[in-house]
Amino acid sequence: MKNRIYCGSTDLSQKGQVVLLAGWVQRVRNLGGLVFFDLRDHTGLVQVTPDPYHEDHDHLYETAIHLHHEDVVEIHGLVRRRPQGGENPKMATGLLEVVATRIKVLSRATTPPFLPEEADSVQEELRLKYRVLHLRADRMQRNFRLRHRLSQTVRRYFDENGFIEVETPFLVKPTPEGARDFLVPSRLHLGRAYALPQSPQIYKQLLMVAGFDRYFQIVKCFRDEDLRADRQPEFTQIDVELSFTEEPEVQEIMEGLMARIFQDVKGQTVPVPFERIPYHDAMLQYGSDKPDLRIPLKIADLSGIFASSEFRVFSEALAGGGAIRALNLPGAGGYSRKQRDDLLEKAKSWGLGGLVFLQWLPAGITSTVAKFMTPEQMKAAAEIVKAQSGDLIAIGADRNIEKLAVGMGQLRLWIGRELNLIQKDEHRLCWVVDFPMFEWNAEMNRYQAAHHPFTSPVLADLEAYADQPGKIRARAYDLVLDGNEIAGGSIRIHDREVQKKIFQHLGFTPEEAQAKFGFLLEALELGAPPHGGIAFGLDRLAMILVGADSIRDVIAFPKTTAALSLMDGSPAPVADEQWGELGLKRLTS
RNA sequence: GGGGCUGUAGUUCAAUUAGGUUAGAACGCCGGCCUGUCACGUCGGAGGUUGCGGGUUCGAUCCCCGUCGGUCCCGCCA
Repeated sequence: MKNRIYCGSTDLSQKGQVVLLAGWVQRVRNLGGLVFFDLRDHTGLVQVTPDPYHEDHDHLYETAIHLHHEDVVEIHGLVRRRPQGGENPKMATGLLEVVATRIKVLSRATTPPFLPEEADSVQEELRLKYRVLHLRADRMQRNFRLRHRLSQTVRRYFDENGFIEVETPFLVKPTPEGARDFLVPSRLHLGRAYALPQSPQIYKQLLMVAGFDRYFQIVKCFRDEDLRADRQPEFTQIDVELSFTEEPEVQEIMEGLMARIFQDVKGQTVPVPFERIPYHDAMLQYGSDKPDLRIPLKIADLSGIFASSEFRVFSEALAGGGAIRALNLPGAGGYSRKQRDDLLEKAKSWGLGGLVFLQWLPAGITSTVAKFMTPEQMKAAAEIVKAQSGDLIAIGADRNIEKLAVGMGQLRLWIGRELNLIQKDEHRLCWVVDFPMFEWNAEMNRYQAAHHPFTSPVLADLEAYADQPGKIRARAYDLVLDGNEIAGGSIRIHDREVQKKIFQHLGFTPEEAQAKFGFLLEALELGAPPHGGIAFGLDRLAMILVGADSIRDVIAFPKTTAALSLMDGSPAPVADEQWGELGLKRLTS
């Protein structure tokens, strides 16, 4: 529509001018003989009223009073300053109004199940069914416009740094490792299937071998796993790979990207470089491999202080090879018995056996288990968790170190929320490095790649711990923003011999490896440059940047936690005929 | 696969310690009145298979079982 201006861009500088507007009717106020309505587009609202002196006023008035919520209209009118006393300071365009000389209804709306401006208080089920109405809401419009800016910033940044965007296939070879694949049965080759890619991992490595040197792609990925607030079966990655590189270069480029993103999208300056935290330190101090550094608390180890404790919970934890760890709750010294009991219940749900509390009251440090502790021990504990008068110290103990770490990590997050220790609009980034290469999978009775099987191990570790794979470190790194893993990457294996050893540790025979990943292995023998890269979860990043609680708020047409699309009804039943064409037969439902 | 929360008018919610007349309110919707409203006001009206199925009971929105949907978490997500 030529010469159309946006509702939110109307301005007193246009006073006296005739403008053309188009949008949705938000609200009609019919005073009888006088009628106002608010016209909305994605930029905002402006008040419109029919021109009382227009030759066709009666008709204009009739049209206006019969407008409904969400009707789509086109308005010709004169911008004018509102009469004295008629201004609305709550409205961005509240000083002016548009006196309509023409109101054209472009499309009538039936009564909507909910109004866009109220969508945030409506059940998710309805919002997903009538997604267009929710997306019309101001907050969602802003979310998607921010996401757009984010994508553009990413493209610009990588382009400026010599990266090129190359598309990789969506119909790929199914991979046995990792997440469950979405399968696409082949019609031309019955009994065979493509998979939708979990990520373009192998393909981007092939691009490195192909000499593309610096690659990136903003690309959909698919994983058939259960959903979460921050997980959808289809999601978008910013996928990046570089040749002739090592960790510091990859990390530096990504730090530059994050700084640019925060500058462009939020107008915030992010200090670089980011802290590098070894995996084991992260687990010890934060109880997580994705620490939220906005919470100014670290988990302290009290095993030394209570090494000779006669308190059974402590002595048994230590005797069993475990540990005693503690967190300070600033200002919570006055917690009532009930508050402490409630916290204890939560601790159990986090996998902790329990918690022991030390209360630092004005009179001194006390505890319900004080008889098992010396005053010196309590004082030392308080010191090591950096407690002061008025604080509460929560101590956990377990013979299982991992369980204890994770439980204390949950406690730390809870404290951060409960005691409001996180500043609004504060963001903290860090790298977590030195991940273990392998994780033991008890179910399958073998080691699994913690990152993926093409991640380079620390070569010295590979030699030194040939018989203790659990100790081998990976050259992998995760980028963590406010307690969310927003990117993960690694330096890859470019040497076929190293790759063979890794497959051995994973329990693959050479034949299996060849069958699964032969095309990559062969390419690696055709002259593979050292290379490495990273992949960002774009949706998750967008979610954090817009301050949303769910990834659904930055995905236009998301699925429910049952992986259904309530809007279009997918997945949908398929006729037997169509299954048959794929060589498939329906068994149930 | 497991656990928590949840489903009542178009929407958001209510419905009295173990259940009891005609399931209420606000917003929205329909109609009347109203010339400066902006959450317009005001008067009136319509609108309900209490998600669905079963059970207990003289009687179920309420209790029990099952089921479907939504949501959050654990497992899972190389």
